[in-house]
Amino acid sequence: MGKKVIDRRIQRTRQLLQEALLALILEKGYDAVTIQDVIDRANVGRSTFYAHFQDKEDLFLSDFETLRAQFEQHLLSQPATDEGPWSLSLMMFQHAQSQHRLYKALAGKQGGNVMLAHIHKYLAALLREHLKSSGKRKGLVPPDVLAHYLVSSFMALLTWWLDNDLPYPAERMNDMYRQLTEPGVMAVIGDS
Amino acid sequence: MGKKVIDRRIQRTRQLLQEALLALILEKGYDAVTIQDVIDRANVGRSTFYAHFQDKEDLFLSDFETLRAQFEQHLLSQPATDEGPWSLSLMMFQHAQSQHRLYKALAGKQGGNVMLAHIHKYLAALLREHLKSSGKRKGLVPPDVLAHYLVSSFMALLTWWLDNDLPYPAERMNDMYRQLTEPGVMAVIGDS
DNA sequence: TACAAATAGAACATCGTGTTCGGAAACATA
DNA sequence: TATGTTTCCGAACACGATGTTCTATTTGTA
Repeated sequence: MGKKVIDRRIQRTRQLLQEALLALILEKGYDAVTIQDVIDRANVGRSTFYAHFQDKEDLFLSDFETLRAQFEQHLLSQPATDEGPWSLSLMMFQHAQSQHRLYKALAGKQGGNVMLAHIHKYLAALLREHLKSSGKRKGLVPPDVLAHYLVSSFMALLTWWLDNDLPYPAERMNDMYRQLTEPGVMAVIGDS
Repeated sequence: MGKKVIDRRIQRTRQLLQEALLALILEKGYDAVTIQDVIDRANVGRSTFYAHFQDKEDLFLSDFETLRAQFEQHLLSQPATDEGPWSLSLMMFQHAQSQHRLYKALAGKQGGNVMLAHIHKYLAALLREHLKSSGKRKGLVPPDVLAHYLVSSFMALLTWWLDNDLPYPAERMNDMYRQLTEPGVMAVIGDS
C-alpha cells in the first residue's frame, strides 16, 4: 500500500490551504478573507477544503498548531537559564523574529480576535508554571490578575513590534518588557 | 413644524436598537449577533434599521459614542488630582463600576475586536497628553511603546475585572494597576 | 491494466446582507 | 375633524458566502 505517498498528497493540500490563508490574512485581514478566496488562491476544490477542515477557524487553528510546535521545539533547543517569565518572553521574541511572517499574520492586527485569544490562553498556561515556583506573595494582587497582566502586556509589546515591522532586535524588546514589568512584579510578589 | 416630537420618535428608535444590541451581545457575544436578531428584539422594521445605521458596526459604534460622552462628563465632574495616568485610570474604573452593564458588553470578552480597538485608540490619545507633560526620559523605551504598554495593561485589568463581574471595588483595581505599572514606568522615564 | 484514494467542481439548499417600494401609522397643523 | 408630512413596517428582491452532495477525473499503487 502506498500510504506514504498518499499522505504526502494530503499534506501538500493542507499546506497549500494554510499558506493561502496566511497570505490572504496579510493582505486583507482575517475577517475579510472568505473561504472562496482561500480555495481560489490555493487552487483547491471546494469539497476538498471541507474534506480537510471544518471551517475557516479550523484552518486558522491548524496554522496556530504549526506555530506552537515550532515554538516548543525552539524552547527545547535553548539552554534553560531560568530567570522567571523573562527567559520565556525572550525566547518568544526571538522566535517571532525568525518567523516574523508567520507571527505577523497570526498575532498582528490582521490576525483578529481568534488567534490572539488562543495565544493568550496558551501563554497563560505556560506562565502559570513559572509563577507557581515563585516565592510567597503579599496578597495585594491576586495571582490570577498577575498572570493576566503579564501575558497581556507581553502580547502588547509583541503585537506592536510585529505591526511596526520589527524596528528593534528581539533582545531589545525583551529588555523593554523586563524593565517595564519586573519592578512592579517584584514589588507585588516580594523577591524570594 | 413639530420637529421636536418627530426627533423624539427617531431617538426612541435608535435607542431601542442600541439597547437590543447590548442585550444580545451580553447573551451571545458580538460576532454571533445578526442584524435580524437586533431588529426582532427591538421590534423595528428592517428598512428602518438601515435608515438609521449603515451596518452592525455602525450601530455598535453609536453605543461607544454614548459611553464616551458619559465618560467625559464623568471626567469633568471630578476634581483634577493630577498624579499621572493613574488618576485617569481610576476615573475609568469608577465609571465602569457605575455602568458595568454597558462596559461589560463593550469592553468585555463578548464585545469582540471592534470595540476594544476603538477604546484602545481613544485611551492612547488621552494618555499621550499626560505623557507629554512628564519629564525627560532616558530613551530606553520609546514613548510609543510606553503608551501602548500602559493602555494595554490597563485594558487587561479592566476586561478581566468586567468578565469576572467586578470582584473588587474600583479603587482596589486601580491600586493593583498602579502597583504593577508605576515602578517600571518610573524607572524608565525617570521621575521628575 | 486494474484498483483505490484523493481531488475538482457543478448543483443545491440555506442564511445573512443590504436595497427598494407601497401602504400603514404617528404626529402636526388648521 | 380633515389634511399633509414624517416615520415606520414588512414584503419582495438580488446578491454573496456557507456547507453539503454527487459525479467525473486525476493521481498514485500493484
